[in-house]
Amino acid sequence: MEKEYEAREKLIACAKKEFLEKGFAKASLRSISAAAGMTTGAVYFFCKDKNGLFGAVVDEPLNRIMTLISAHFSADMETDVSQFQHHPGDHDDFAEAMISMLYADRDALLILLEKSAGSRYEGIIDRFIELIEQHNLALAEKYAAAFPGKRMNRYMLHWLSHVEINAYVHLLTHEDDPQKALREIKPVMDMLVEGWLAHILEDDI
Amino acid sequence: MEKEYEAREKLIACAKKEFLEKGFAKASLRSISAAAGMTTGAVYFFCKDKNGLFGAVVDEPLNRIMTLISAHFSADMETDVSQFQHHPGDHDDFAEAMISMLYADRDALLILLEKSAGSRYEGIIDRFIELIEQHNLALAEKYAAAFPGKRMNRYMLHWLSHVEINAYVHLLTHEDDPQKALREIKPVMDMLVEGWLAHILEDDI
Amino acid sequence: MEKEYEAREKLIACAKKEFLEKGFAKASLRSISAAAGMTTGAVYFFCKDKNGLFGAVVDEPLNRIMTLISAHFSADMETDVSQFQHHPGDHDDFAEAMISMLYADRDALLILLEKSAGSRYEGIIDRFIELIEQHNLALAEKYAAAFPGKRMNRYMLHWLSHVEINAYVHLLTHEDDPQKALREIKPVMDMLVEGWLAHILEDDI
Amino acid sequence: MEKEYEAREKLIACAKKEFLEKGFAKASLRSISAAAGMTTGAVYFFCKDKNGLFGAVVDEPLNRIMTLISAHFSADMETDVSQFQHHPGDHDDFAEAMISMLYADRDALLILLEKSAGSRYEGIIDRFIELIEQHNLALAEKYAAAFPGKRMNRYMLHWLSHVEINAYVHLLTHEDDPQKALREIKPVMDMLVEGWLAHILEDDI
DNA sequence: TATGAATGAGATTTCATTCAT
DNA sequence: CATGAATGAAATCTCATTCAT
Repeated sequence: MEKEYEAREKLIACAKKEFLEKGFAKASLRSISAAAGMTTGAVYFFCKDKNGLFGAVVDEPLNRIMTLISAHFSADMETDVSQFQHHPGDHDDFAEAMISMLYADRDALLILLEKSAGSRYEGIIDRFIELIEQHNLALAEKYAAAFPGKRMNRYMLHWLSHVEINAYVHLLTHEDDPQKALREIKPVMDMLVEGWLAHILEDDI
Repeated sequence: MEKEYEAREKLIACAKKEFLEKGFAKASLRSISAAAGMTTGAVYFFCKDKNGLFGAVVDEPLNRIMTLISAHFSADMETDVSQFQHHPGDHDDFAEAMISMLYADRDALLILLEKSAGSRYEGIIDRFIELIEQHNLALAEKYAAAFPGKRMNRYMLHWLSHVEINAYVHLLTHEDDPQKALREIKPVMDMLVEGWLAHILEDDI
Repeated sequence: MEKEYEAREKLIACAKKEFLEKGFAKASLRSISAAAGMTTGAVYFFCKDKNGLFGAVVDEPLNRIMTLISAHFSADMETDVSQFQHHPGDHDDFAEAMISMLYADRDALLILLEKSAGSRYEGIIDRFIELIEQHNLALAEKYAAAFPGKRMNRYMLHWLSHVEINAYVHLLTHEDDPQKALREIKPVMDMLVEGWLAHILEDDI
Repeated sequence: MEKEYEAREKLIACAKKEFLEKGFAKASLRSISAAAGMTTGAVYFFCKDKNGLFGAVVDEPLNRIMTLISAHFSADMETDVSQFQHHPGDHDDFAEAMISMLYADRDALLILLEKSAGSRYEGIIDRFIELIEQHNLALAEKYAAAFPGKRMNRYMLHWLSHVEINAYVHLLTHEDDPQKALREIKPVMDMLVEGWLAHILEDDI
């Protein structure tokens, strides 16, 4: 049973390696299966097709991240945000959870975020951004209500959501050490919050 | 002779369309040449190979942008930055020049920045970022010199360079109208400068 | 033991469904066994190979039909056909028996007759036709003996045998209700007998 | 230019041979192209795909037959059929034209009619039958109008259309010599007309 | 009795590139 | 200047079949 188990594990490990190096589109099932010591046909015993193999690599980490983000948002919306004051470090807990999770499946997530072109997961990052944007929108609406004569800057809102996601992607791509990552993400998040407070509202003419 | 000229123009126009729709890797020379009313063989009269065709689409706009950025940096470094004060609008001229140039060759630049995977130009964006980063580094060193007991945050520097480039890419991708683009880039740039001033230096322990 | 029995039954039922939908060649053992809740390997416990599975679906009905036809022919040849007079309804008993049997195993027979391409049973219909043709030949020889100066039209004989079989196949394919089928086959058979009497002999030059 | 021309011709000739022997589904592009002395890739220069290659073999003959049948039907409907009398030989001209055309492209038509399973042309024979049936229906309606108290037998109409087509297919399959074919089709058609007149109407209860 | 794993050969299709003409 | 033909390699995927357990 160990052998069989190992074969599947090995296949997925080799797929992960190849996807990371070449991206979905240029990855070759032939070379993946050769590396895993099996025939291409055997791959189709373990998964439906190339997209299925990709899914076998990324699905679990993806689900974990999605769950974490949703949970955080639910909690976040319940807290009192009436003050809109920002103290550096407010988001530390979330950042810590995110980073710990991101680095737990670092390769799989890098593949998902940067090497999925051509796959069924292409554009997954946009779904992340949408998610964040919805949350940010709700927040901004509350905020705007407190400042008559001000109007929400929708473009800024979208761009900041974009940057927030990319901040994590950038980290994952450029920093190997999760400890350092945690230190580095803090000023980034602080800056985003400051920017948010300063620029999400503009004068209503 | 006009005919030849026209044929080349048409080829490049069709290539631009296909690259924009499918990206470099999935674009097919057969379908490009068919659209341009010629055979695949004919393509090899006009350019060396697939990468060459891609270059024919993006090289000129790329050079123009590179030149603009370099020129701006040369000028920027000569101005007195000893104050490091930021007044909103400081970067307006540059932003205006950038946006006007970006939108003049919008399709080609979108291709270069987002559809070059698999081509010789894959990762070109990193070269842009390097360029900006060098400039930002020089600036930051001057800045740091004025604040003993402070140390430059290298990660922040790199990330901010990244974000600066991506701000323009995001704009190009999401905003069709250059007039609106100009209005939207301003708070973005303001926020980046504020963030720069607030977070590029950190306490030296 | 019941379980085993059930498993086999289920396998054959699922095979029947798949063969009916896709035909022998396009049917997939994988999808059949999946539908039957077993692995492809298990199929090889129940039958030798793909052709064997096909046989498990069609053999019994095939034998029943073959037996019926043979029995009818033996009986038919013993009756006095010296008159060669045809009264509408002469063949009613046979037609009734045929139709009752055909509709008892309708799916299996449709598979055998129309979906066997690629299998060992491909062209089985020709064996039916041969069988009928032999019988018709014997009949025609008696008939011809009674008409000197006339000669049997061999092509007509073959074609009529062909049409006779196809009349039943057509019925099975186009008519769901065996009651209606019985009503519809009568004028068909009448017409065939009339045609037989009128055209099976031709002038001998 | 002859060479190029020859290559395409040879490809189609080899395809015709393979389709005739194995049928569409079991025919292999690999073995066709090998027989034609080219690589599989080259096949795709000459035609779109496997179905396209099949079309290159059968399209022209198919169109010719369709045109002939349509033309015949148009002419046939204009003649006075008020008498509904049948004289043997009435259909000789049409039969002659059909047979001459069928045997001119015999192999291609055999492929189309009997070896097209799995291709885009699968079931083409049903379209022929529909065509004939429409024509027969129009005829039968006129006929029925002349016999009050009688009702058209729709099943018989459909079956006779079926048999009419199959009479030609049977001929093409079983008789090599077009001269003999012409002689053999006559009593067949005579019998069909007689059957038509005798059985297409039934008592209206 | 049945499984799960794997094979190995085959299928069609796509593609950038080359080259004689 | 451009074509039409062809290559050759690679791609993904499917399948009946086998076999140790």
